[in-house]
Amino acid sequence: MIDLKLLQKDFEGVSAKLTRKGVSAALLTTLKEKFESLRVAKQEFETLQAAQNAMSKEFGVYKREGKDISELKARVDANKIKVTEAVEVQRERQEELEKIAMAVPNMPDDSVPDGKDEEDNIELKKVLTPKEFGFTPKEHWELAEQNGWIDFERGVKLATSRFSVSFGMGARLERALINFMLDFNRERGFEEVSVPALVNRQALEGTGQLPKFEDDLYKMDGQELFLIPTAEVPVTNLYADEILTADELPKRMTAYTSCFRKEAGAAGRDTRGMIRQHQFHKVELVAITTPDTSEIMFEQMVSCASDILTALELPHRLVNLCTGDLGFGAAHTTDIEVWLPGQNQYREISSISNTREFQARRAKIRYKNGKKNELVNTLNGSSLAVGRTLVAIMENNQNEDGTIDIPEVLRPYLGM
RNA sequence: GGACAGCUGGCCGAGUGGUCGAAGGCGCUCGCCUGGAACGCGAGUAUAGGGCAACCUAUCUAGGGUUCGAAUCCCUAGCUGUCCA
Repeated sequence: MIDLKLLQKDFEGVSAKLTRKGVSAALLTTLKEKFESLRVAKQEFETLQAAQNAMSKEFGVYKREGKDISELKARVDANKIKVTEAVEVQRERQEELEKIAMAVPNMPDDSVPDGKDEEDNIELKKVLTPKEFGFTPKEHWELAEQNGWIDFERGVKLATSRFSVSFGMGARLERALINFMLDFNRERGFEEVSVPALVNRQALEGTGQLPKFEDDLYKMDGQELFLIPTAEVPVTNLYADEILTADELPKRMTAYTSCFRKEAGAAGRDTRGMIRQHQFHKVELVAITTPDTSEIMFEQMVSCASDILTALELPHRLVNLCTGDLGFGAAHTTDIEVWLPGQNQYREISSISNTREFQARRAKIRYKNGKKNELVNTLNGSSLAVGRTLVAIMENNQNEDGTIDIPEVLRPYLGM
């Protein structure tokens, strides 16, 4: 959530930043007014409540001393009506404010380039050069089917479209990748955690998926539980509502989970193959830091993900997301795109974001800075999306006859 | 699925309608003591919001109710434990 106090103190500044994310100044003005009117309502309530409390105390004294209470009772009853009204007003304003505030995205950092969509993202650097093929490289679904690694039809039979089944070496490679990535991250100082795949509404509000993006989440029938769209949700929320000590920070965690997305609004995109599935495997990095160290952590996380691809000998590039492509909660994001020779383009395989205080404010994750409690910074990033990594291996390591070379670093994981 | 018990501050634990934001202990912080430490002694030690100082408001799992007044009584939900199926 954005800082409403800051909005009030520096309306122009906040407004300028959020305008770049397409938030209208009119909405922010409304937000500011609602915040102010809530403050007034709170004050009114508190004044009345203070009077009520004082009279109630007096009441006790009267009783003990055996005095007549009828006059006091009349006063206290009259005041109570006002208190009840004030509570109602306050509640209404609180709800109105939250409804708007929770749907406002994070402020982008100044380093985020302006832009409409992924076309306007800025390439930061390329790592490894795509190799030349002496033949026309195939796309991954063709290779996957030819090698018997992935069965798209049977996935549809079991569930619905955008589900697939891995067989044999395809399935083993997925598992090898997961283990390799987790081990790699652990060696970089990220503690492995294993978390629930179902989370409640509060957790999703904490990280920003709710209330705005409910349409893209799978919800349990009749229960306030949702399948996680990313491990970022359970892992970040591990410390929701907590006050960490300074020496506990930074928290660095890595988790493997399945991720579930309805992909609402992605109709027609990547319908073939396993680029965009309703269920996919992902290894995630999450960090919780002090505000002054979050950028160092960010760089470490980007390196971690990039180095995994390098270890797998997969050419990739880093891109700085523009305002139009930036996610709801991110202050800035670096995407890692892997080269897919079959598609002849770079495709997203990892997304690393610093949300700064945005999630911390929603999830109430704080730390003790001396005497004061301050909000932490939270960061998250994929390292990596497993299915897409498998896709990249297939397309980059294919031979003319359709066979696929297994990357050196994965061989120990496959008993090779 | 059924029955019962419980959920209090970082932890343990007292508190059955007003003087309770909450005894006591542990832990932690600071000071004294010491060559140094333990022991001992003294002081402090929740969070949020508002005034931005005194102070005020809220919070004893959550939500609702009774009452002038609720940690304390009632209802609902969640969680934990025990027993039964």
